[in-house]
Amino acid sequence: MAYQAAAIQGDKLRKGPWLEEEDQQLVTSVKLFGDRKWDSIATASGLNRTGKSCRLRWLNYLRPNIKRGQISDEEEQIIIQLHELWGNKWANIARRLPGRTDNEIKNYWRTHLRKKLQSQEGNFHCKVNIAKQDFFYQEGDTSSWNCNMKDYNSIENKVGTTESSLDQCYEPSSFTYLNSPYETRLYDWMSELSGDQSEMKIHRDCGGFDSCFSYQKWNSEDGDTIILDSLGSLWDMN
DNA sequence: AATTACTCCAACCGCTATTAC
DNA sequence: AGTAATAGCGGTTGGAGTAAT
Repeated sequence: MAYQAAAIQGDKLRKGPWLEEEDQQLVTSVKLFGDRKWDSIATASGLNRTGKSCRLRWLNYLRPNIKRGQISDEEEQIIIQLHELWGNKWANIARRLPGRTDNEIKNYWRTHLRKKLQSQEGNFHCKVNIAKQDFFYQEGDTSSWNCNMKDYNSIENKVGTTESSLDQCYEPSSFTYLNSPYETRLYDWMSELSGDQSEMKIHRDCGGFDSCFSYQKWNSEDGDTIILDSLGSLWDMN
């Protein structure tokens, strides 16, 4: 591997926390070579680090416009809502929060939000993980889902593989995955966007079932189904 | 004051996707 | 078209700091 080759040259490969001096070296090198070609940067900079390590340090700490400090309430809400939508797609979520890194959001989720949500989900002891997203449903739900279904594949096995059956299952009317406070909030939020709750369903054709919803009547003028691929326009700050 | 338990976060690891040749 | 190199992503870990006992 080229990364290893770069690291092997000279002394032993350095790992662990970065020194200020290393940071400065890296910043200088990125200014010189750009923030691509990390292997070359690692070699040229004289840092005894892998390109991968340099890239990570740059993205998570050194690049301009990094926002440090407490995640605001507003940011927290966005994280929660986007996590409801996309699951653990930290990089996607981070793109909607300028200055925040995927690593930071991931850590924040694990240390703050997951716990918080779990305590609020107390009476939702069963959950279905659809394409890595956690959807909770109440005990006694009239739907026939079993508690130990863990992923999309098992769901697919359960309901069969036809698209129509899947679509049907994910419609709120037939599968009440919007029961918890957060699902409710998400639902409200989606409703605001779509203006028509009854038409919301997860769309199956968006790169593996996990990245978008579709809304009929999003644009009531033509009545077509509009696919919100990752809701890109909502938070695009660029 | 010393020890243990817990929290948080930076950094690493392994894997997949994309790009270059 | 096939292969290797590189970039990117998400999960996990280790250690520093803090709280609890």
